[in-house]
Amino acid sequence: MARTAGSHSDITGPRVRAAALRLFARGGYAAVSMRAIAAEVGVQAGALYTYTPDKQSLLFDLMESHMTELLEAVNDDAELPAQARLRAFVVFHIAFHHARPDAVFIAYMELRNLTDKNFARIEALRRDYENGLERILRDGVAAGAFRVADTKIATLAIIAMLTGVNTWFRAAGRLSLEEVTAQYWEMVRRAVS
Amino acid sequence: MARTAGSHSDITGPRVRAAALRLFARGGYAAVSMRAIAAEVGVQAGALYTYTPDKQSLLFDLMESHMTELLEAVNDDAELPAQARLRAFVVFHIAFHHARPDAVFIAYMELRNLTDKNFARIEALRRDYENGLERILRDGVAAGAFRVADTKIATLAIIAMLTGVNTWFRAAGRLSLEEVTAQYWEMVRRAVS
DNA sequence: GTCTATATAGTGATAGAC
DNA sequence: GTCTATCACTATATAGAC
Repeated sequence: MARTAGSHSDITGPRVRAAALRLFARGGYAAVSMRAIAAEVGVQAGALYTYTPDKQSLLFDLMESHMTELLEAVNDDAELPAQARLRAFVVFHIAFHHARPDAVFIAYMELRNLTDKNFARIEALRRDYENGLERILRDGVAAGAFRVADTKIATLAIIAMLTGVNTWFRAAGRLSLEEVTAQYWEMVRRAVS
Repeated sequence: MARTAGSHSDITGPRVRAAALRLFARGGYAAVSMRAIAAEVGVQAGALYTYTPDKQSLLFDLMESHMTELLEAVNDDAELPAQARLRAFVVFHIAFHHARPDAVFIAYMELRNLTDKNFARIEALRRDYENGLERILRDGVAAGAFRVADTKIATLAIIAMLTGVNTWFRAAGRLSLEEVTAQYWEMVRRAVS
C-alpha cells in the first residue's frame, strides 16, 4: 500500500537519532540546535518533535541506548580462568568502544547536560558496567591469579586507560587495532600480576 | 590614593577568569552565557569586555594558562634513575591535576569549542607534555630499566589512567590521595617492568 | 571601569494548514 | 508526517553616558 506522501516515520526516527549523535559528538549538546539536527536529516525543525518530546530526551535516549547495548554486549564468562576472562574484557572493551566513537564520546562528555533524574539513570548503568570488571578482578584475586591492592581503584584505572584509546587511535595510523589491543592487554596484565 | 569609584581593573580581571573557569567546568562553555559569568563576578555583562575581547578568548586564555603552568611545573630530572624519575612524574601528575580539577576538566572537555587556530596551539602544548613522559619511558627502556613495546602507546595509556583519578577521587572518600597515588604508581611501575 | 540600552541573531518549542 | 509561521526568550557584542 502506498503511504501518505511525506510519511516516513519508520526511517526518519532513526535518522534523527543518527544525526543528533553525530552532531552532539562533533559540536556538543548545548552548541547544537534543533534546527541544525533537522537540516542534517533534511526536514524542518518542527518535524523533529514527532520523534522526541524535547532535546533533552533526545540526548538521554542516545546515552541510555549506548549504555544498555554496552551492558548487553559485555558477556562475561565466570567459568574462564582469571587471565583469559580479564583478557576477554579488555579485548571487548576496546573493540566495542572503537566501533562507536560518537556514542562513547557523548556518554561521558554530556553527562553534565542531563537533568538530575536522567543523570542518575545513566550513572547507575555505568556503575553496573564497572562492577562487571571489578567482579573479574575480585575473583582473580580470590583465585590467587591477580595481585591488586584495591579492586575498585584498579577497575577505574583500567577503564580510564582502555577508553583512552578512542581519543587517539585512528585506523589509518601506524598501528592496527589488534596491535594496540595486544599492547594494552600486556600493560593491564602486568598491572594486576 | 583613592581610586575612581567602581574602578577595579586589578582585581576584577582575575575574578572574571575565576568565574569563567568555575562556570565553564560546571556547565560547559556553550551553555554558560556571558551574563552568567558577569552575575558570578557581580558586574553587568558589558563590563566583561574590558577584560576579554570575546568569549572565545576567555576560554582559550584559561586553557593556555593551564597548559603553560603544567609544562612549567613538571620539572623532570633526567639524572634520576629511571624508576625514581617515572615515579616523580606519576606523583606530580596526580597532585597537579588534583589541585585544579576545573582547569583539567575544561582543558580536555572544551577542546572542540576552540577555533582551529586556538585548538592547534593547545594541542601543541599537550603534545609537549606527553613528550616529556615519553622521554622518561624511552630513556628507561634504553637503560634496561623498563620493558615497553611502544613508548608512545604507553605514554598515552599512562596519562589517561592517571588523569582518570580526577573523575572519581574525592578527599572525603575512603582513601587519601597519598594512598591512591601509591596504588596508581604500583600499577604504572608493573605495567612498564 | 562600569553602567544601561540596544543591535542583530539565534534558541526550543508549539499551532495549525496540508 | 511534515510544513510554515510564530511566540517568547536568550545569546554575544557594542555604543555611549557617567
